[in-house]
Amino acid sequence: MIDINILRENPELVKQSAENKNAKVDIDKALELDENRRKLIVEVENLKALRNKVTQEIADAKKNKVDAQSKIDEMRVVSGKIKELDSQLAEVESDFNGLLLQIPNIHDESVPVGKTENENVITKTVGETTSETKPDHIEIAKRLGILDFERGAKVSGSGFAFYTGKGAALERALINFFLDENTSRGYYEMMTPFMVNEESMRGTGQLPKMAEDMYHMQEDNMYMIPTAEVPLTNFHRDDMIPYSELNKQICGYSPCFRREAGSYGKDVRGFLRVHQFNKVELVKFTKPEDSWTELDKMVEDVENLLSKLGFTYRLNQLCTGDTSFASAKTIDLEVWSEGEQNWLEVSSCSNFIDFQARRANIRFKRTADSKPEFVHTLNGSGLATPRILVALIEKYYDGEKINIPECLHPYLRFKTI
RNA sequence: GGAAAGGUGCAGGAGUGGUUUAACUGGCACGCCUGGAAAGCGUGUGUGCUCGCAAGGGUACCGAGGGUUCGAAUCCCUCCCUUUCCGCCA
Repeated sequence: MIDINILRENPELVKQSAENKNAKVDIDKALELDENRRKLIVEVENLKALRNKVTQEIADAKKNKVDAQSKIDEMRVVSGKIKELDSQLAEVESDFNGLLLQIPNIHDESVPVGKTENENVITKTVGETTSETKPDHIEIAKRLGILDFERGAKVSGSGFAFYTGKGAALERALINFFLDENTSRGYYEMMTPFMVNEESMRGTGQLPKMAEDMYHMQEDNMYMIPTAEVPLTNFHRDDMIPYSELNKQICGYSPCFRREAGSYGKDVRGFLRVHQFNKVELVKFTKPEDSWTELDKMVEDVENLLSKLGFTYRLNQLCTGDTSFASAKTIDLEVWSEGEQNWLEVSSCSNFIDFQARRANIRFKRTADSKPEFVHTLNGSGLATPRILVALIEKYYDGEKINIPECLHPYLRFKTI
């Protein structure tokens, strides 16, 4: 949710930003509702002040055994009016809030303006791409017996897979490697619930927009998490984080569940898009003045993982049109897939500034008696395993076996598959 | 799934229709006292919205939402959550 004051003082900025992000939302209507809302508040609160005053007079009169009937009659009318105005106000307020929730975050000035992913900007490339054609991960995985898509489909449905034998061990090793690296760089590890309630989904912005993309259990009105970002960020929902704990960085492993409704046709083969995958998520809660340097540091943390795994990778600065609803700026990290002869997105690092914090009500105070302020939140994948596994299988396959990169050796009882 | 108890401010905890502007205790902050400290004494102590240049004012908030009433933490209804016991179960 954006700051109402920005909306009031600089509606043009909000409009321009929404347009740059390809969002359609009626800013003028929101302003009009806001004005209407404030008028009603003034009116109804004046009446409430009157009622409180006279109510006290009635109490005093009764105590002194003085007749107060005329005042009671008078207040009966006032109370009726209050009730009427309150319900009007509730309606205006709910319309206003509904509209406010649809306004996307204002993108940072540094984000290139563009409609589609074609206008994204590659800001850094590390390593060399290859042109030698290699078998793709599906082929290799089948040969070596480390992934089973057919049985995944039988047991669950398309978009689910079994990791088998050394494949399962490799997956486990990746997760542990990511967690150990990140915790050694100052992230505090957590294991979270994998199902969350509605308020949490609203807090991080999955609801109401992404409802279609999530697995929902109607019986209990709970959602399977699409990313650990949800529980990790909501950990501090409605909290006042002690100033001494900022900037706070946490990480957590979770499986991620995504319906991927309507995403057929692009990057869907094998492991490139699945309904359930494993990921280690990085989340930061920072002081507002630090969030941009913390974003750079987060990207470096992810680069560290990719470097240790020996990948060719690049940084992709998303343009406004490709930047998500809640994000002010997003940098994707992509690895080179030798089998696909293409770049695969493996991480997305975003600064949400105060947008999520405002929704989820996550604040801090600089001193005991200073005003509460919203923290800034950031998150990024560090890392999601499926595409890492794809790139790894392809890169380290020598035609016969996969030679496990050294950084994973401590986590495995074998060095080849 | 069955039963019971409970949900009040920073924490503990009182409070069953009108001096509750939420008692009291503790915590914390500031001040007094002191050579310094402790003890003691005094003062203060939340959040949202809103009006105001500001100082400051108004209003709402006792798990959530409704209702009754001139007036609700308090009475009524619905829901949520926590704890304990029983049942079932990894």
